[in-house]
Amino acid sequence: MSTLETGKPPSDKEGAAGREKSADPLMVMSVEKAFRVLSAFGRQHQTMSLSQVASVAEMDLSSAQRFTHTLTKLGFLKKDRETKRFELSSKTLDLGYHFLRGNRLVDKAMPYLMHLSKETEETVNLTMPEDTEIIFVSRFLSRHVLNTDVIVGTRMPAFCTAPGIAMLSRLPEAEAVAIIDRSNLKAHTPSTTWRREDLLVKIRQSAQQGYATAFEEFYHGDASIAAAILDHRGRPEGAVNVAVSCSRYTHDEVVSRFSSLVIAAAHAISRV
Amino acid sequence: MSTLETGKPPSDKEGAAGREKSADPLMVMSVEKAFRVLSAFGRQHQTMSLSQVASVAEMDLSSAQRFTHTLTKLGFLKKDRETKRFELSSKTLDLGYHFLRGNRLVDKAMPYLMHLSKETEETVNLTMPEDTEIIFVSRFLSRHVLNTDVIVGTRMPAFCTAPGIAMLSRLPEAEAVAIIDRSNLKAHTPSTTWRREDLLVKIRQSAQQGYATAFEEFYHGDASIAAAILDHRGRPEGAVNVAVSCSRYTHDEVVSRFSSLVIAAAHAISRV
DNA sequence: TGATGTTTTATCGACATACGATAACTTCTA
DNA sequence: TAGAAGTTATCGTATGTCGATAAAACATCA
Repeated sequence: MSTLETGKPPSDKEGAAGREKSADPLMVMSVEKAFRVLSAFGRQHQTMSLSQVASVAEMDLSSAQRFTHTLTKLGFLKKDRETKRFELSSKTLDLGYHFLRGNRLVDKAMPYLMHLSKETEETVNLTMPEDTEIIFVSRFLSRHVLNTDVIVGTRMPAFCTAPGIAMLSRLPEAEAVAIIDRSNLKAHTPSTTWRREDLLVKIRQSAQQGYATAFEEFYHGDASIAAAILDHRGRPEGAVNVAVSCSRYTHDEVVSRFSSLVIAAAHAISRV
Repeated sequence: MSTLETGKPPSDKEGAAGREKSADPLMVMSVEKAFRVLSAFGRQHQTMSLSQVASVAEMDLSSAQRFTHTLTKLGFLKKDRETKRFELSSKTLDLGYHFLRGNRLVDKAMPYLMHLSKETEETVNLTMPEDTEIIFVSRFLSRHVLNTDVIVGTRMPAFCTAPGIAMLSRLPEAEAVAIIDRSNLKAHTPSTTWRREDLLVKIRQSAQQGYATAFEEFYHGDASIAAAILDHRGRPEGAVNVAVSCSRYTHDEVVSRFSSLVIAAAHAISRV
């Protein structure tokens, strides 16, 4: 965490108001609150009235009023004139759009992903690691299986996905173990590898093979094979994977057909 | 630059304190600044040092310091420990993800888009209107033409796209005209319909036919046909379109093959 | 290698900003 | 039609943010 923590004699008047803040003097709290409002919306709460926002985002009415007003003016929230309810607007896509369009990795991976997509005719993904999770940042759907459960921006636990294991296997083992240990390990399906020891075996094996596989470890019926993309210092910065339906391939077929392709793609992207 | 603004007061107003703000007492300016920092990043500025952020986002060093710090703590920016440069992180995808996952229209359109995609084997899109622009919110690529110029979150001018015209044609004409008039009309290609009068004709025609077409009006080689989706009050809230390569279809073929399909899809989505 | 300029990190007093209570108003409900 | 519930507007004031600047890290070059 931040290196500064010192300068404040703890015994002050500040306790009076109650809130013991993180006391980070560089932190602009209003920004945090604004995002608390925005992320209060989602599948559970597609639209909310002012007072709902206040209660879901855990702030008083006045704050909710100020922040919804601000975010509406900025275009991130839309307010229905009749129902007085708020919802996220399409402008929320802008940030992610800028990220995708500016990202080095996404950019350089694109042609290789396209090639892989045409060659395999199966679903191809680019993912990036974020602590214990992976995030889908690019996606080419197979023509047959149009799965809309996963879209760009979807997160999954690293430990039970092929891209996750592939990336973990390229970290110094201590780091990988640390991530595993702070993951919420559990069986998402009957086939999930979720025990610490088993995961370590899987990671070591993946390190050796250069690819990782996952068979119905998160979604029923899904098989996936992945290889990690390394940055200039050799650290994993992403993964490319091919996802297919279990019913159409055995484990061995997946490996024999796709392993060298995903490895080659990941390798090529790594050294562009 | 997006057109939404609080309406900048032309305050050449002096300024002991300088900033004569929009004087909206409910506006939390810190939030606006935070987004100014975030949207300073993009294709031009993939990574920036602190002082670059300050200059691009037009704020003093201290502010840049506070906001980059805040945004980094919140996870939206990443800082490279050695180069000390900032870049957007994959967390920026979260907001848009919540929008997509929570949005009624996107949700109900999905099965129809998938169906259309399989039936046509061409690229299918769902777009939403935002003032003078359209935004791509869902996208199924044709297996042959993997165009990565357009991704979810991409914006285009409404006036020179099929979805844009289709939606404009469902507005009361006065409103459509107002939008046209505040658009930045210009020829993006030699084929762009960009003159006010011609656009009005096109809009009226689209209103009659129930669909709109665009042939190389924005991208060279692109043909597109679209129909608007109406909300419960009959106002356009989106559009579905099929995009193909000009080289493979004549205008008439596009119309004869796809017009009834996109109209049917849009119609079905409208009344779910 | 040390001198000099540049960028980043840390600190702090001052005061404008955002806070939050509440009043005024509007919309539902019974 | 009264009364509740929710939304919008107002306002004095404590707080949190501002922005100048000091200290430290880093880069450049004689």
